[in-house]
Amino acid sequence: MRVTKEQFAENREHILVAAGELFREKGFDGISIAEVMKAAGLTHGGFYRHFESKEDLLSKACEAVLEGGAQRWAQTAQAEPDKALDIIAQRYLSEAHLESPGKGCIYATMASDAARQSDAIRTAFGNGLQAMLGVLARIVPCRSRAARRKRAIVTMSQLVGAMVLARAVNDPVLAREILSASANDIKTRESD
Amino acid sequence: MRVTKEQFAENREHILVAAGELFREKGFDGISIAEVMKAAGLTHGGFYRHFESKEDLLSKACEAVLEGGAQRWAQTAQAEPDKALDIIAQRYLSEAHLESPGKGCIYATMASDAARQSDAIRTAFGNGLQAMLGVLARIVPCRSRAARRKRAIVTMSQLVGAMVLARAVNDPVLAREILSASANDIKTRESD
DNA sequence: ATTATCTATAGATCTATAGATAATGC
DNA sequence: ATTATCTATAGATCTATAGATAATGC
Repeated sequence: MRVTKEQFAENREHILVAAGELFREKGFDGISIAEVMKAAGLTHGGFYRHFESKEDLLSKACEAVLEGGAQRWAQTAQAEPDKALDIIAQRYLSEAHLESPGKGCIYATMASDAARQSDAIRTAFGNGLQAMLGVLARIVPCRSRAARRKRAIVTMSQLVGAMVLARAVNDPVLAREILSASANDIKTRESD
Repeated sequence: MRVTKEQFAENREHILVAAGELFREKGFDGISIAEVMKAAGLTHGGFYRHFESKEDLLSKACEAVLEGGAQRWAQTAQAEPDKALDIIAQRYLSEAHLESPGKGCIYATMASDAARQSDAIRTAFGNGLQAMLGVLARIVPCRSRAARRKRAIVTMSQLVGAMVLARAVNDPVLAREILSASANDIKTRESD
């Protein structure tokens, strides 16, 4: 039953990926360790060789997701410096993102969970947010450093708020209206 | 042990108020029926004379909170038509609101919970949101009907997103920066 | 020998219900 | 007689752990 070091590391990675997706889909309390382990192809009891507790898993899974999110934005910003803001906003506010919370932005799915969690998790959310704001500040159409920082914060709030609201309502017409109004606003808003 | 009709109605109201506050603070899974009933000054077992299930309570509590929120905005809009947007934004993005999620906007605390709940609850969130967007559309500085609707959606997203992000991070400086950047943006943004 | 995984379960907690109690309201 | 509340608990679920198993890696 014992596995190689490499397999052990791979299993840990599978647990983290499964947890990252399931926590975003169902929330911290909406998913059990047994379900995460099953999704990772392992049994419940083996969990504690990998993580200290469920909260430890949440913390590590959030860190991994947060890192991935900021990196993806940074890549887009580097590859397409001029169109980056439009690309990011359109992708963020897409119907595909609306319908796949498990693979989407962790702030839109778990920020209100995070507010109730430990300092370690909230620190990770803070650091991740700073990284994403750093990317946005570079691609936002404002002149001064202060204006770019401010616009980055406003844009990030708008993206997260729009997705959170669109997902909370049952009416697909309203959901799409929220997403397109926000995307259009970010696209057409003048520099500052 | 039986109480009067009036006391029964009052008890139901106490349960709803306690639930509305506790669900916003701790999330749907973060609070038990026993805890809600204790906060309402009653025992656990009596709950089921008032509500069918925990989910039924969530639904009714959300509806009550949603109604209260829209009404409060409508009052402000009527009392101070010109300064209403500034007043609402400043109040929404205040430190007092940041620190009392249990008494605050339900979209900032429970929208990601709502996304995982029943159609009935998501319909209530949709109706409540339409009501609040209706108020915002009347007080937002835009000319055409379409522009006012769009700005209302963008403003609401910005408010909710800013509060959600500010609460998710552990760094009070960053939290305050998010709130003040958004408040300033709403206050100074030109008409459309 | 060590250790990653498995099966099994202890202990805690939570929803929902059963049955008793006692006050209301016809 | 009805019924709102209370005490008590059944049944389900979940976290964390114990002990067995079997393969790795020194």
